[in-house]
Amino acid sequence: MVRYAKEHKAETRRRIIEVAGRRFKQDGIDGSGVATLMKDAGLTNGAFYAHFASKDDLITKAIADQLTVQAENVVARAEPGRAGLEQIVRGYLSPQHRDNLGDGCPNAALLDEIGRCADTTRQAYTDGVLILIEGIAARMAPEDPSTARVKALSLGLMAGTLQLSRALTDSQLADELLDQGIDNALALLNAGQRV
Amino acid sequence: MVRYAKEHKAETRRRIIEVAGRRFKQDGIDGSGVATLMKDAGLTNGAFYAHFASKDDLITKAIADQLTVQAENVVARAEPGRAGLEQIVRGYLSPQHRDNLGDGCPNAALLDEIGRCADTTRQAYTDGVLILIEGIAARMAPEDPSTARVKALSLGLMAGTLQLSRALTDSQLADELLDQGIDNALALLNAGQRV
DNA sequence: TGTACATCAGTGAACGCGCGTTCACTGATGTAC
DNA sequence: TGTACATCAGTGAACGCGCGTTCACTGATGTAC
Repeated sequence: MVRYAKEHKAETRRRIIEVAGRRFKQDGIDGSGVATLMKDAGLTNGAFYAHFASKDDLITKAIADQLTVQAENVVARAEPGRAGLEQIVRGYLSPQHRDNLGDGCPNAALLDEIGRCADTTRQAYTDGVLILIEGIAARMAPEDPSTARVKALSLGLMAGTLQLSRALTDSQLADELLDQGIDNALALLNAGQRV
Repeated sequence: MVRYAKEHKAETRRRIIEVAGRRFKQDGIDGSGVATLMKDAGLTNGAFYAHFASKDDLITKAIADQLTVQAENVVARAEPGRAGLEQIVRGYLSPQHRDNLGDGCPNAALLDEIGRCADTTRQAYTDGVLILIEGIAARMAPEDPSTARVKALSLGLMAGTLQLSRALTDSQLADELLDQGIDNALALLNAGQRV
């Protein structure tokens, strides 16, 4: 049996997925070409199909990866319990997050485009978003995570607020909108607590 | 002075704008080509540039138009006052609206793509969305429409909920999400009333 | 240790295709007299 | 009323370009003995 440095290829694959996630969020999925993505990863276009079956395949993998990263880096690392929720909301609806597309939430950057994607991609998205939401639901109602799940999902509305804030040209209005979004999200969290 | 049937050309232009709005919402802006749009309007690609300076120009006009239509057909036609607000929310977060992209809200269908558009387009979007929001704000707090404006904008979060519902492959979860979104929106409306 | 061979990640040119855009032309509609 | 001419909305072929994808090839890395 011949053994080559398989880790090397796996590493390259990871790099492509990460670079693609960032590009997709910045320029959109339709707006990011394979050749550009590969150049970003320090490779030429030809190598792409040694790693992925098609662009659709990469899209699916990149979206799944983005949601995992979001779950691990944002949700899991926040302070434990309810305090962490407020922390997450304030970070999410911050001007920094709004103005940094590449490092930001894939939902806010890509959600309507994902809705138009192939079933396979939407399936991967659904799986990924459920993992992401699991972490939030556990903080909302540790005793009943299943009903809290839908409520947590509905906080996906935060993505809409961020998108809107990004689309507006009136920056003062865009900032006010984020503040109002924080108030709204916290109000909903507190209302949920009482139930 | 020569007078030709100018109304005819204006009519054609309107048709292109309307058809484009629908296509953009269904297939995305990047996903809709000029030739396809013109065919939808019953014309050939060559005629396009007699009506618009560029595709970007059409995008700007189509988005502005979509927001106007939304303001006139959805917001202005609802029952007067608060009752109308609830009516709007329930209609917005309905499975019918979710499953009918072409006739639906341009925010839900295009918001993240608009965020990546040229300044001119985002400016037209901002203007349009403010008109749309004006109608909502007037219902929320007729005595103080200016502060209500930001709160109304924050209801743009409904767009996020609809996007999410569209992206999920689990249709039961997608339906529950809409219901929860309605509860959230109404809770926020009632909280606003007390202020 | 050294030579011959196998593997395979990545290269780079090429493919057909649809994109946004241009332009010479057509033909219906109107004006001039 | 009829003929000559002007206008201009729309046609359809063509442009260069970047897209997703394919493939013959390179060259570094490892194995065999």
